[in-house]
Amino acid sequence: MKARPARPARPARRERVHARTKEDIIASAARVFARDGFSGSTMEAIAREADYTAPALYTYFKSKDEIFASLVEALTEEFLGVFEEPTLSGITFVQRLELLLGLLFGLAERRREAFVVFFSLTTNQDLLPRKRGDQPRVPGYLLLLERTAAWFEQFAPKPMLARHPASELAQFLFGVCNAFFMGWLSPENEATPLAKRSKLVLKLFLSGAGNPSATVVPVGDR
Amino acid sequence: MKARPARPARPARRERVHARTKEDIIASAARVFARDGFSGSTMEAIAREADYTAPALYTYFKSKDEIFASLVEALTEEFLGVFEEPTLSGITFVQRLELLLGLLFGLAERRREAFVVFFSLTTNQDLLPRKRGDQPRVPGYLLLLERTAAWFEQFAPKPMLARHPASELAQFLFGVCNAFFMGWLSPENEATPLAKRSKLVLKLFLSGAGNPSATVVPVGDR
Amino acid sequence: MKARPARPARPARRERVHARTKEDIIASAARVFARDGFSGSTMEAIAREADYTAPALYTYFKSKDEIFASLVEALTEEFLGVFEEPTLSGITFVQRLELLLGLLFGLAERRREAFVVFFSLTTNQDLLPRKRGDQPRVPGYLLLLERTAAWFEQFAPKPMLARHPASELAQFLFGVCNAFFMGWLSPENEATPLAKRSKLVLKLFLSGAGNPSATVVPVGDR
Amino acid sequence: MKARPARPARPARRERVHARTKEDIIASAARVFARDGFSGSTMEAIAREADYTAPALYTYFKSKDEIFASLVEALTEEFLGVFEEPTLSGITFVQRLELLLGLLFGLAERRREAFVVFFSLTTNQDLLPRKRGDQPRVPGYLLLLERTAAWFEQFAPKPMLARHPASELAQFLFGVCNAFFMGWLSPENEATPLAKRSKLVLKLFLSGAGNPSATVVPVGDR
DNA sequence: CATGAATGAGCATTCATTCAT
DNA sequence: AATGAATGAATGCTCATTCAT
Repeated sequence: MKARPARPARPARRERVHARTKEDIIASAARVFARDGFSGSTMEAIAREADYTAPALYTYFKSKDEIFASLVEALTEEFLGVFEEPTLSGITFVQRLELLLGLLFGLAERRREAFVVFFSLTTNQDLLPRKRGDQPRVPGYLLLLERTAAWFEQFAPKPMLARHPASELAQFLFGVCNAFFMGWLSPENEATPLAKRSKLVLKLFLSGAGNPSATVVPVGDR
Repeated sequence: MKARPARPARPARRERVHARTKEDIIASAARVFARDGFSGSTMEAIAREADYTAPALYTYFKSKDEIFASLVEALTEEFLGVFEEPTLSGITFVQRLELLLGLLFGLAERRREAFVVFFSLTTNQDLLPRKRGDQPRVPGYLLLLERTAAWFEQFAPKPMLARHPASELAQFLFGVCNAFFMGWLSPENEATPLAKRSKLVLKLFLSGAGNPSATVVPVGDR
Repeated sequence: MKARPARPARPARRERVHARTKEDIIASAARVFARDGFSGSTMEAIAREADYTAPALYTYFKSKDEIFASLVEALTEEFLGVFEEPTLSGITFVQRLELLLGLLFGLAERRREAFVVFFSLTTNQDLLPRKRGDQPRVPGYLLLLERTAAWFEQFAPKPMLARHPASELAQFLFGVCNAFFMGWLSPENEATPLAKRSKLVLKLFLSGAGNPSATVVPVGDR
Repeated sequence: MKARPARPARPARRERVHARTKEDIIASAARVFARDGFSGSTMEAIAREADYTAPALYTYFKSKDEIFASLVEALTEEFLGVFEEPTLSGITFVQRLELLLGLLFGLAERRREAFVVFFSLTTNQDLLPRKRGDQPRVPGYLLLLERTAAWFEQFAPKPMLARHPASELAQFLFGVCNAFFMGWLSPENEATPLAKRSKLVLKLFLSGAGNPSATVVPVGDR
């Protein structure tokens, strides 16, 4: 028997394939969860979406809950990654915000279904797997909101922060994004590229719909 | 059966009681659906919330789907009702908008759980009962969006409409509202009265977070 | 509307019927468990035996485990009941033992399948529902053994106790019974009435198979 | 493929290794079957016990059933082997019985888990793999019982056989053994060497617990 | 030989719904 | 009108077994 160096590379390949399959399954799960919600999604549906049979999923995940948890974790990581871009110097806040929105919208474009899941974590608890009656966990969404608030704290110009606390700015920004995501997510608008709306969101965030009192109409607000 | 003078009033009372019970059940269902989603909600859970047993619900509704449909219908009606207020004359657009927001926020306050359900119809399909694979129905939410767009078409000042199509204004307004609803819906903020934020929403809608470049302030980011 | 005393009797009847059904199910379960063991028994098989569908069982028991636990509990109670017979005075130990065996054999006759389950608790852990790897619970069987030992302690004549500790006597008695139960339990011997063997067991317990050294053959045991 | 002188010894070694592995697996299976019963034992559990993965077992056995069958067969063979000892002449029946019990108890000591399985074949059908509803096969245990009866037929002294048919003697002997095996099998008694009880079994078998009436002792129960 | 991956069959359990009372 | 009981149709998950590597 000839001596041969141990083959440490081979198990690595196996692992890579395994990890890749897990990602595939998570991606399929994202589509199904987005379509049917957590309770509404069956292992069989997720499996079918990934071209497997239901029991095969158990080779990769311990349970339906674990699939969902993995999905949320992956999403959170990706979204938070948007904020970890190298901090450019010498650019204005508006440019920086534009950049952020670009990245965010790009991500949404690539991860369409995942996005639905993620944003659903906001309003709707059903996507969260939990024994009925349990306390809801902190949704990944809140993390994102907090991270955005921190971002504003760091980069927003003083006068803006003077008028609005960072958390409020974050909430507002999310609201505006959300509104257009929704439009984009609805089936009929599927074709419209999300990125084009980035500019619009930026403008609305900064200046609103346009204050009529600033234009002509005299307004009697107290 | 002994003869008895016809009492036309009696059946009416019965009907009233019956109708009242239906409303109770719908209200209970709203809480459960908001907490657990459509698939995640069981008839037994809805019944328990309304202090009944599951089979009792079938006296009032044909199915779980019908309960949900009734809930959506009731909500839609209530929300659309906000727009049916007598059209005051001689008030500015901003005053009118303020009025609308006031009514909307008031409704949200009263119908907290229902609100969650309603807004979830936006992003999340799980709340919609449908045989898997069916086309999703037009959610009641879209109706509301359309109605709001129509409202803008009718009342928004020309310059505003020139810059933004009515549907875009509606979407924007909803996004802003949504953002603050969400904050309000999350458990920890439960105490904050929604109405107070009405003013904030109005301001952000009209003027945004404040354009730094427009306000001449030099951006002071590192 | 004429006054009428509250009907406290009705729920009582319901409860009786309910309790009766539980007993029926436990009896059916005993047959199935005896035939196929715990893991080998399916809810569907138990249900079929009791002329129900599997989900119906969940109206009466929370789980398969609970059915089994109820069965063991009921059995233990019945068996221990044998020892609670009124203590007659003025009878010899042998008469008393004969009485005990009679009751025990009678019970075995009436509860044939349950008996198998009960005695299986001795050697075989599979009948015990437990997550694999868990510590086995104290089987009801050991309780019975202990009770029997206590009985010997109380009633056995001094010389017998001097030669054998009570626990040893109990174990011996059980062994002898067991041997004949087994024969009786095996399919081909089904017809032989167990009670007739009671006398034989008594004799073997007291005097053994007959010591050849006591008869003629000289034996060289040290 | 290059020609090579035939090495008739090699395949033999392979076979030996193969056979040895089979034995290892059967021994592991015995432990698992004893602990969890047939239905309760998974291929994975058996494999883990033998430090393999489940599919590896299929290299050695066609199925779970075959593993079990092999186990029972091996056990039966070993137990029957006890009776195949060279028939010594010139010893008394009691000596011969003592010898037999010694061998039997020694085997039980060495094959503890297997023993549980074997004796469970008596009462409990779950250890028997069979399609539900099938007729149970004749358990290996019955073979042993028959062999023992034959042994009594051959060696028991006439007066003993006159009082008890050989099959009854066999049953009685087994009962007594069983009783003390059980005590020995229960976890707390694990330390007690089984062999020491051999003498006790012998005595009880021959003379019973001691007939109070025969020993003239007046029964002193209250 | 041994293993990871994959699957068909099955199983405990849940749930919307029906029905007799 | 309301409920306990019952059930058919899932649904998450397990497991013996096969197969490519």
